[in-house]
Amino acid sequence: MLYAETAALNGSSRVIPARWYGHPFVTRLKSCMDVTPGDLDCLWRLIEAELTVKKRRDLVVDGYEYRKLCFVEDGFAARYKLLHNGKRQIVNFIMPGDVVGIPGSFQETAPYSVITVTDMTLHMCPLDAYAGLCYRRPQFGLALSWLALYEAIICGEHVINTGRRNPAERLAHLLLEIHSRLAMAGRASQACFDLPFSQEIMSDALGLSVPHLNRTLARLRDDGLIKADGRRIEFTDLEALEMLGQFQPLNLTRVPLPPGY
Amino acid sequence: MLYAETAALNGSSRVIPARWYGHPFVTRLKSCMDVTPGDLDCLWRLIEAELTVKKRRDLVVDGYEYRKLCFVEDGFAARYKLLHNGKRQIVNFIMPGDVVGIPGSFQETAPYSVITVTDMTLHMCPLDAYAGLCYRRPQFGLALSWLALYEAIICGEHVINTGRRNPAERLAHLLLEIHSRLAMAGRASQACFDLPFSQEIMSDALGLSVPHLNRTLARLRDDGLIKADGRRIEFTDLEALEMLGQFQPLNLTRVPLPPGY
DNA sequence: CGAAATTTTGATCACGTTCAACTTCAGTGG
DNA sequence: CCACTGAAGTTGAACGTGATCAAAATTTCG
Repeated sequence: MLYAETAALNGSSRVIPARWYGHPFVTRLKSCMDVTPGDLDCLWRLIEAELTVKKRRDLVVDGYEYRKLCFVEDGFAARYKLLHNGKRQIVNFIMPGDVVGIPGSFQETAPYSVITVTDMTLHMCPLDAYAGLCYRRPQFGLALSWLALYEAIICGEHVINTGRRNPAERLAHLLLEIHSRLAMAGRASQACFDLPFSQEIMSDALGLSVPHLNRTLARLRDDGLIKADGRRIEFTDLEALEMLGQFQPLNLTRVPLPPGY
Repeated sequence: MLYAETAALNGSSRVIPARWYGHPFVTRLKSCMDVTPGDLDCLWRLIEAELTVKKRRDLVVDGYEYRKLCFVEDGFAARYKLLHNGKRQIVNFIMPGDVVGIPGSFQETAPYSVITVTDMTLHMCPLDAYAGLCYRRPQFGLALSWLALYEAIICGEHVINTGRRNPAERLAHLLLEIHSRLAMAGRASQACFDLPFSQEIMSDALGLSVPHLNRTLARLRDDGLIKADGRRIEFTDLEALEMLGQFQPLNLTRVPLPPGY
């Protein structure tokens, strides 16, 4: 964790802040399981520090060990790999409610890097502490499974995107995916959201060159599917866009309750 | 589960077969956590049926609900999506020790399909029963997280493959990945393994056309990196292959023990 | 305001697709 | 045992998409 401003939370200041209950990660948890106030207390007690990281800083560096889970409160990051031909592939974006450290913290050495795309605030928890919680409250183990499955599903979609969709289809699908994830975290309206990504970022996520992404973006604009001026994206023909990208919203089940409940 | 021969395991025949202890899924579990005989007993008791499925049969059909975990004992399958332009993208392969139902069984409707590539035998367990086990023995919840993370990591590699690697690099990487996964399940030797996939399957996994995959395969052969006659693959220059594919073996940590152990 | 990053546009080129034909191989029945 | 069939592998030629390179226009930010 380089270049980060860390506010260590020592024992005496362990009052649960009201903000925690509205934390996008907490919202995320609630969307997949029943969360009691006791659960939230326990989780909060694991939080070691609150971080504020500036734009364009490395959160995870290829090859480094890093055994933490960081719950993102705000901001965007990208998990990527740099190849020795100089190209970069962004595997996934990390948004409010996501966890930095899935899957990196579970590998002996992270085979990729994570970089912030905007300023980011996150709450850090040691992986071992979280695992300990899983033994005391097994629903957290299942919740972790759900988070990991979510990651796997999203990555699977990106495989389909880069493998077999043409540029326009890819872009449509990615925009819809980002929108639906942001909406889940309460960061998007019906057909509109802020996307603080440069075209270089988008092209590295889609496996395209910057000029071609630019032209593809222009085509979607000209065809009246989206409006994109600056960082704001608006879907002007949602149906056509979903058709083009063959987009199906993510539909994870909820974590089963313990038997007898 | 269509076209499957099912051997239901009724209550009276619930003797744990010796075969279970050598089941590739059990091996897999042992590789990521400490497994007691009691754990194996509990898990076995969840097994509802043993299935034998013929080659080229659908295990999961796009859009269908399917709430089981199937532990693969033998055979290969592919998880894929069919696009409306007629193309197919294989997202991941399913091999001995893997679980059919990750991630499909956790979604309301599976947005992709799974098809067997060879005859396959598997042991089926209802998802709810497994979740129940997670509440009694939390290490199984963590184990599920590990399996899901594994899936996410592999999919991430496939994103990088299809997104930014050229055909030769992709093929090299995929072959090394398959080899290392088979080796983990005891199905491969140092530099040699059986790969019962047609070139169509391989090309749909790599996002290439069949002719081009064929030429790429020929190039690796001509360059002395591999031998590939029929279904047998042999690495004749492992180092060069790893260099070409920029392959790093998967290195998941082990599941932490409960505090105090 | 100046410098740097980002977006946009254009021209050229190469890689990989497409389509088609042909070969080889595996399995089946006569 | 061989002829037949269909699937899989192989090869070639033409085409098109998207990369590459370069430069201009625009925006962002110190």
